[in-house]
This record gives sequence, structure tokens and C-alpha cells, in this order.
Amino acid sequence: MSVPAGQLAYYKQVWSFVRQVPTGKVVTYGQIAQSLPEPLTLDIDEQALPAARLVGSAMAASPADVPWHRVINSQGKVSNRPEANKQVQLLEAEGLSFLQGRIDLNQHQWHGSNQADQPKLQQLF
DNA sequence: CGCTTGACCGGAA
DNA sequence: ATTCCGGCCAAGC
Repeated sequence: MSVPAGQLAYYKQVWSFVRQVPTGKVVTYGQIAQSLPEPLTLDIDEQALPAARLVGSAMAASPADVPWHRVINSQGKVSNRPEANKQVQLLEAEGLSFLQGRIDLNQHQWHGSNQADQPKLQQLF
């Protein structure tokens, strides 16, 4: 009881987060990992960086109702995978602009209800 | 049960 | 800018 398989619970959190991402916005694996409440088995304090890999694994098993294409890496580019090309097309279809093969995270990265994740950038001019 | 890979991240050379 | 390394967890063979 309590704390089932574990990873499955974490996966659900990831999917839930991705499902909240609106059209035309993107999120990074690290962002998700850091935005999630608690990685269960992970006793880390504030280091959710390695958890980003779990997010990738979770996305690998993400159901069809999850906009997986809105999840990109911290580099602002789509992950290296056969479907990456398709992901770019989907993002472009949502109105996203690719600059030199990468997206401007500062402008397109979606910030959930978690404002603690907001970048320190304030000068959009 | 043990080793290898993986839709990652950050830092250093 | 690119390339290499270490780190953490889970799934596959």
C-alpha cells in the first residue's frame, strides 16, 4: 500500500504537468523535474537535475493524450530522436518560432503556477 | 541477478 | 562553439 510502484506515480506527475502546457508553449525536462513536488525515491533536497532523466523515461511511455512534443531539452532544442523532426513540425504548427534550430526558451517556456521557476530576465526590450 | 542504454543537465577542457 | 565526463534512477536483455 502507499507508494505503489513509485516510478509510475512519478510518471503520472510528469504527464499531468505536460498536459497542463498550453499550445504554443514548451517546457524543459529539467523544468518538469524541478517543478514536480517530490521525486519519491529521490531524497535529494534541491537537486532535481538527475531526475530530468526520469522525466525523459516517463515521456518515453507517455500516452497519446500527452503533448510530448511540447517537451524539449534545456538547450531549447528537441531531443535527439527519430521523431524529433516531427516534433519540430508540430511546434511550428502551434506558432512557435525556431531560431537556428532552437526555440527561445526565454520567450516560449511555459511557467506553470510555480513562479519560483521564473528566470531572472526582466528586460524584454 | 548483473550490465548496458536512455526523449537529461551542468560543468570543465 | 564543440566534446568529454560525472551523476542519478529505471527499464530492457
